[in-house]
Amino acid sequence: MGRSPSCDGETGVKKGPWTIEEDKLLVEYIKEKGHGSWRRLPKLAGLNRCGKSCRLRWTNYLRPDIKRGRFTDDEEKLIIHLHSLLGNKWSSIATKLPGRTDNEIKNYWNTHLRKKLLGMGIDPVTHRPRTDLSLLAGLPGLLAVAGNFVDSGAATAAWNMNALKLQVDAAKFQLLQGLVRALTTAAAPAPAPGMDNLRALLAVSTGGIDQNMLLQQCQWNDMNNLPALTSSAPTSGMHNISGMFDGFSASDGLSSTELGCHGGVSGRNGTVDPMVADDQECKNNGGGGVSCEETPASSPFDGLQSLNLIDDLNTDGGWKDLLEQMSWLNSSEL
DNA sequence: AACGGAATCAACCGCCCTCGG
DNA sequence: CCCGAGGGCGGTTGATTCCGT
Repeated sequence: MGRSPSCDGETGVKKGPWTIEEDKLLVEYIKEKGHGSWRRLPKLAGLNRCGKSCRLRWTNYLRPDIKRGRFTDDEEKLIIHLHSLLGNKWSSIATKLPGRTDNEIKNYWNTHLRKKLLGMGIDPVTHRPRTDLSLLAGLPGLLAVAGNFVDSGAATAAWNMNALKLQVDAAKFQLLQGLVRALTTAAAPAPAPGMDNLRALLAVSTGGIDQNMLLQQCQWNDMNNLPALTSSAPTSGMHNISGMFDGFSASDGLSSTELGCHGGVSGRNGTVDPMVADDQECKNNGGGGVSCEETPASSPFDGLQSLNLIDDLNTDGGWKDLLEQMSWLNSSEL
């Protein structure tokens, strides 16, 4: 079916900024006769514009009930609140702000509020605290308690050496997120003592771990509701490990979907963000026993493969080799 | 004063939905 | 029920303004 493009079949109509004279013609015509059919209006009003352009000019600028000027603090708060509930439904949001147009609200969001939220450490899409920077800050502590999973001394030393570099390296940053995620949601086939202690560590929030951010990321409601780190091999965690290695196998320029990380581009082309799916799993299962029934098709889960990978990592130097491959470490400096 | 980059926002684009013939 | 005109909507563009150097 497909509707013809805007103003097609109306060749020669003027585009671009409206002049005062055009505004006057449009306002006077609508005041006198109403807009009626927008398509016929331009001809009747003596305007060389397409009907759609007239409608936009009227609804977004010339309408007498439009409130102009700066948004008040209350309006800002209301927009942010409504956006958290409705998303980019600008017209719906606009109905709650008398005198403001959807276009004006949309522009204000994109130019001011979005940046404001980012500056406050809040993700403007999810309206949840950003997990990226705080999780990065807590990585050494997490690695330190991962016991058999990683050589904590080496990891911490590596961290100190590379912290600055990592902060500006987006691809590796995403890998870090995947690593943190895996370490905090996966159980090893035979749980390491360090993993058993993770709960205790989180409780006292040592090692620079941002406890709240970690809880946010996993959708754990409170410290008493942490998932048990048992040997029951939660498949969601295994899935994370598997997804993480999919990322490792690629060279630079890893995508967020490959890694299953928050903060990347997701949803625009209909892909499922695996991390979001996992978050949902956590939530649905009350943070307890985790199932993986809804593992996204974009990140195929191979439990056996994951187990083999973990076995490989737990052999001598496995994790160290991995980190070296990721070029985070220069082994000669350890 | 001149320039360039960033920020702003009016206007446009094109897809989608509704409704009437 | 089908089709297409009309209108609504969210995303994007680009001209203009602002601001720092």
